Amino acid sequence: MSATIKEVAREAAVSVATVSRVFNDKGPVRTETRRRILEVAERLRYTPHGAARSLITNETHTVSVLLPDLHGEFFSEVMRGIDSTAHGSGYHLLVASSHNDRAEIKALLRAMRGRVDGLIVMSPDVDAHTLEANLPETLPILLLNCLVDGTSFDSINIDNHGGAFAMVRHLAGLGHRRIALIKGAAENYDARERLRGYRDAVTALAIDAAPELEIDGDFSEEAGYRAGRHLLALARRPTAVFATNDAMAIGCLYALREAGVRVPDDLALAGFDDIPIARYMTPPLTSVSVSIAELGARAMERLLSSVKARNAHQRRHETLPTKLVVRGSCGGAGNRSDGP
Amino acid sequence: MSATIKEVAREAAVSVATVSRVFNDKGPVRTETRRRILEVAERLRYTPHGAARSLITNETHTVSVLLPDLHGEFFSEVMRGIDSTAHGSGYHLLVASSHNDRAEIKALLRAMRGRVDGLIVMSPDVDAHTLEANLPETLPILLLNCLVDGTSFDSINIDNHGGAFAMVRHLAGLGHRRIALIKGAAENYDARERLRGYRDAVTALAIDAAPELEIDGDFSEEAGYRAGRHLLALARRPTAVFATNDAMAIGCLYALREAGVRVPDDLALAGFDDIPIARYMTPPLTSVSVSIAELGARAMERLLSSVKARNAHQRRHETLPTKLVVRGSCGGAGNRSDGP
DNA sequence: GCCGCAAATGTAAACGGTTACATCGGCAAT
DNA sequence: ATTGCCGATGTAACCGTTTACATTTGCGGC
Repeated sequence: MSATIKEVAREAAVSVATVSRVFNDKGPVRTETRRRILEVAERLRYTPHGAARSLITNETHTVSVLLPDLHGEFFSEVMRGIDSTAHGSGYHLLVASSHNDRAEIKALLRAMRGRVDGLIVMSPDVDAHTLEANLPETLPILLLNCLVDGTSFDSINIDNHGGAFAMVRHLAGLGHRRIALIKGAAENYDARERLRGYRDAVTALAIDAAPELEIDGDFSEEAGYRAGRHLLALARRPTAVFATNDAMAIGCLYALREAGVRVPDDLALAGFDDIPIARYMTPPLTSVSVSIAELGARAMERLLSSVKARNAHQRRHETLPTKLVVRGSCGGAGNRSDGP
Repeated sequence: MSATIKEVAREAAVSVATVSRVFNDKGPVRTETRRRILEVAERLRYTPHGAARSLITNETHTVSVLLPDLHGEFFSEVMRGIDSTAHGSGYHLLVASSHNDRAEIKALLRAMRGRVDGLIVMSPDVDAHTLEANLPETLPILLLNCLVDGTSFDSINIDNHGGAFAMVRHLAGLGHRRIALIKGAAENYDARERLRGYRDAVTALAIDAAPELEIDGDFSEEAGYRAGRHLLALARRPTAVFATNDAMAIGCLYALREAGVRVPDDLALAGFDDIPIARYMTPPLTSVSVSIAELGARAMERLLSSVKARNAHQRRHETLPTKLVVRGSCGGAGNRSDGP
């Protein structure tokens, strides 16, 4: 094992208290003493023991991120945002992906006690009740893209409904009257909201509404591919397809090319999320941009401020706006408005 | 704060030792006593305190992953692999991305003491010496895709050289004599090895070698795009381009389409890594597959076994094989051999 | 020379667990 | 009845820090 504070103290002929003071810049200590202690510490390769420290100070400088699953670019982007502000504030990151198993989630949450100062939850499948039941009530929590049933937790959501609505309006503006939607999983909150936006827009704009225009999916490329093939087989083929995330749009695009259907000439295609790779597709993908990294950064920011406030702050629900990014995949405007 | 073991003990009219025994399944305890303790614990919402526990047991059930940066699908895949075996073994994951700052890396490493049982390092920029100087010598470490200068750390690498060599051979087999390479950053170990593989193959196969065929890049889509434009302006245009990772291949593909150059008809294009999205490109990307998630899983597996062995095991260097995946982007064989 | 005060340092009690060791019954064998 | 043993439980030391409080030291003012 590494050297302990005691060994350093002994070697430097001081008490542990003084060593501790040096390492925490607390209380007065003579320059000469400080120098000697630091020198000894360096020689002994002393590093304070994290667990011991957090045991007494009751803070870990670590926050946990609970994620649904670790697929694709959306996740890596959001992590990048989270990491960047965590890192900037001297916080560490504990990641845990919940594999949707009730008991596992419970175990995970419980294991957090004494390990983290706060928690970002991005799993649509873990409900507020589970959280409350399995976590110390003093632990700051921020819900990211989760259904907020009331209530008692801070949250950040993106404007799924508004983004989807705007996209449908855009497509309708280009003349499309028959717009198919590739849905996400029914349990997924984001997916439900986007679906709601689509439906509301279809109604509001009085364009074609039909059950067969809503095609099942689950946010994976594979699902997008299947959906693409499915919609090509439709009796009355739509003139535009709105995939509720970019991964599915990409899969769908593949299916369309494979079938010799040209995008956007024969069929317009749009996505959601605006993952970094979207602009590099052929044609570049029109999408709903959500500044994923910023979303993560903002989440961490808010969480850290709750930590500082000892969780005794006013709870807030925030909705981040989305932005329509028009590229080539829908035809009409700017075929290369936002290329590399 | 949450309830402590003492409160549970008092409430259940037993000693803390007995409570501890119940929670660790150690030593004999009467069924009736166990039941009572568990009931009280549940009522008080007791959860063992992580820090306190690791302080005495000297294990944290956490391993740290040091990453270079969190961009793109490669990392999300490797993390997925790492997480899946960590999770399966009841370990938690602390992630840290090193922003290439020497002092920061040092601070990061030091902060690990008492927080983790092992470390996976994937930063090509942190050298073995830095690690040795800033970490307890008893901490198991596994180097992932790093230059292994000797020596004293376990490591896993992918067969960058072999993979690149095979790709060039494949392209040459399709008749190409003039193959451009889009390089990665000079400091990056993977990048250097892939370059070496390319050069060796070019020499071995006696095909065109020229400095202008080696184009600068940095593994980002953006760099691939620039490289694409660059190579299109070359006096003697190559007939094939080998991007040393998929992200650059995708950027390059975009540049080519933009310029009206057809792939693979006018120019063959290949990538490296075989990220999940590669097969959904148009045309599907021929690439060197490295089972990224498996790489991560294997790394965690080996690390955990070192942890179990208390780091007193034989050090090993392992090289994971790569596999050529032929899709449409190079013409010739299987235009859709591995589609969705 | 003594007092008081501030600066520098030491002492020891936490923090919340684990675990070696001690204690205490109860029961079978003698 | 005594012995020995084992299962069930309690006691207390320890893990490596931080920090409130006590103690020492040095120094200026009287």
